[in-house]
Amino acid sequence: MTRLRTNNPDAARKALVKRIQQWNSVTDFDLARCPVRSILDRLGDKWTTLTMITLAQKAHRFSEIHRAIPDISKRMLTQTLRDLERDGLVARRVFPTKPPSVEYRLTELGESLLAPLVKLITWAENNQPKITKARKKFDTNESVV
Amino acid sequence: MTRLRTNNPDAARKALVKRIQQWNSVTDFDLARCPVRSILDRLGDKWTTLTMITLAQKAHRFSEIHRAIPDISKRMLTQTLRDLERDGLVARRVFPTKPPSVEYRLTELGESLLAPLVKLITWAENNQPKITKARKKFDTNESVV
DNA sequence: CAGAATCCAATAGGATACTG
DNA sequence: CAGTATCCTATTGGATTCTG
Repeated sequence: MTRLRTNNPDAARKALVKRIQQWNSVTDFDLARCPVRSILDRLGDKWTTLTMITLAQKAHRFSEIHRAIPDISKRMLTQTLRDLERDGLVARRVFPTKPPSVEYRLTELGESLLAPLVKLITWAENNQPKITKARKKFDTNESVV
Repeated sequence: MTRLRTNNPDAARKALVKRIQQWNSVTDFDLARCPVRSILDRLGDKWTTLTMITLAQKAHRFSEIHRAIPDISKRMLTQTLRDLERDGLVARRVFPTKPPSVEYRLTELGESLLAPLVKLITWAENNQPKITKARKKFDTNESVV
C-alpha cells in the first residue's frame, strides 16, 4: 500500500477545516476581512514574491534589485519595497554618501516568511505540468463546444 | 539554547537560494515568466483563496458558495470558479435537474494545494500581530516626517 | 543613485438586468 | 438555480520627466 508516508494528504484539509470552524465561532466573523487576506493579497501582487526571492539571496541596493528584475518599473519597485517595509518584512537602510546608496534586506520576519513560501513554490514547480495539461484540455473543450 | 528545533529558520532561505541558482543556470531564464508566477498570481487574486477554503470543507453548489462568501458578485464567483476549473483545481459537475444544480468540489490536485496553503495561513495568523504593529509604526513615522 | 510626480492605458471588478 | 451580458468605475501599473 502506498500510505506509509507520514504526511497524510488529507491532514492539511482537516487542519484547515478545524481552523475555519474556530474562525466562524467568533461572533460576526467576516471571512472577507480575515487577517490572512491582507497577507495573500500582498503575495499575490505582481512583484512582491519576485522581490522577496531576490532579497532572500542577499541584501541588495535599489538598482541591484532593478537589474535582477529588469521588467519592473522604478515606480513599481519603489512601491513594492515600501509596502514590504511597511509590513516589517524588509528593512531599508540609507547610507548618506554622495550619490546616496540605499540597501534593502529581509528582516527576521521577512526571512520567516520564506519557509511557507518555499513550500508553495515547490508545490507550483511539482504540479506545473498537471496544471498546464489541465489548461490545455480545458481550452480545447471550450473551443470545440 | 533555543536551537534544538530541527527546523532551522535559515534552511528555507538556503533551499530557496539553491533553487534560484538552478533556475538561473537555464539559458535565457526569465524570472518574470517563471512557472511559479502564474500560481501565485492566481492565489493572490481577490477571491481564489476564499473559494478554495470554502470548498475545502465540502463540495458546494454555486449559491452555497455565494452564501459562504456574501460579498463576492456572481460575475466574479463564476470567473473564479472557471479559472480554478481550468487549472484543474476544482471539478464542476452539472445535475440536469430543473432548475439545474451544479456542484463544485476540489480535485485531488486542488486538495494537494491545501497543504502549502495551510502553512501560509498559519504563518499569517501567527505573525499578523507583528505586521499590524509594523504598519502602525511605519504609518506614524511617515505622518510625523 | 534613488527616488517623486505626473499622465495615461489596461485590467479588475461591482451593479444591474436578463435567460434557459 | 446558475449563470450571461452589459455598463461603468476603481485600481494597477507602465512611460516619462524631474530632483536632491
